[in-house]
Amino acid sequence: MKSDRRVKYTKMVLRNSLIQLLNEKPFEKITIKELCQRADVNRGTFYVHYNDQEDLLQQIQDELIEGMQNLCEKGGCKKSDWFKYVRENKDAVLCLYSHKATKSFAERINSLLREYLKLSVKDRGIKNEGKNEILFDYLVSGIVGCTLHWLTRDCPCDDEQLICILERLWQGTVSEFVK
Amino acid sequence: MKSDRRVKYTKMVLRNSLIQLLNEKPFEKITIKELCQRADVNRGTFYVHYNDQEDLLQQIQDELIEGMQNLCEKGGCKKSDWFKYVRENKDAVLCLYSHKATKSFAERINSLLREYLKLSVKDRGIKNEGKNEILFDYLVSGIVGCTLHWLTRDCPCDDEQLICILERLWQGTVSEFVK
DNA sequence: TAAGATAATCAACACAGTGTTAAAAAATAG
DNA sequence: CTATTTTTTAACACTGTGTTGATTATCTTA
Repeated sequence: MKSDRRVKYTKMVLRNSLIQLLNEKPFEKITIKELCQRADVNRGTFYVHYNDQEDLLQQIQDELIEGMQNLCEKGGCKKSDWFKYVRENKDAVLCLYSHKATKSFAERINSLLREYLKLSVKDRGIKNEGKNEILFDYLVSGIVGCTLHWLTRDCPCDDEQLICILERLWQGTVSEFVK
Repeated sequence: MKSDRRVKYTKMVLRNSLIQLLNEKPFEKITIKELCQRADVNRGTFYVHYNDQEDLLQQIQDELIEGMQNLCEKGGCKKSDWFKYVRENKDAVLCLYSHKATKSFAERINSLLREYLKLSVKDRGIKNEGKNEILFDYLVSGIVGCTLHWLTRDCPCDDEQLICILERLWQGTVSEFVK
């Protein structure tokens, strides 16, 4: 009733085509016309499901975020699951993260991590106060920056090693901060 | 011979119009037509100086980077001058940093800072080795992230305070790392 | 300040992509 | 199989693009 095979197929090929095109050229230069040609979908059909390229990208983003949130809820945010998920969706993550138009992606990831970090350190004398915000800016930016660079370089070390060194870095930062 | 007042004027109003428009809408939605209307410059004239919107943005970027490099060379990169410059060019910096198409901006800033940090710590046992790259990823991302957030929030504290806390944070990270 | 050089404007052009229609064809669910 | 839903097709007006040649305005410098 709510999911016709044809609709599923159309949305799938359009999503794949966009990600594929994003690896070839910047988002700004991707036209709806070529997107549909690549997907072998009629241009009119595109407008049935999406308003424009950005709308499509937004839906891809929403699915990714949802996947991450599910990981965080179930099993209390296992780090290894999280990095695995990110690595497996590398192309989409990199595209989305550095894309201004759908800027909310970076912000949503950042705030997910920020909340996690705040929880992690609340028993170490780091209260949720305004003057500590900059510490979290620093931690979040540092961890995300390292992760993105790791993805960009095609994951030169395995997940566990990355997690280990990141943990050492941010725990170290916090230790110094409370001195 | 190489600088006609008319050219200077045209380029100036086009630059200003772009920055102004970037504060109203995303880059992708800015047309050459409206850019020229805003600047009161004939559309044909735009094409004499630039290929497209991105070309214009690139030139704005190049000037900003050049200004930063000049600051670093003269007077050995005074931090206060640097943050002052960034703050005074806030609008352009924020636009450029989070814009993918001219993605080199973020990378150029990052590598400027990375080189500076490497120089700063070379007498502390942190060698320029591959295994230390992630430390610099972390430092650079953290410092830049804090600075951008500071700019976004309209500089809630003055330059010196920001410099002071950032210095404490990254020096702390390094101390922990060498342990 | 006058003359020649250079730059900006104007109007027109073919062309690309957009967003929307209505009717025909194809695929699906029950 | 049949009624329903989706996709395709072809056409439409519209907006922005990139380029042109002729005209007007402004600048440089002698």
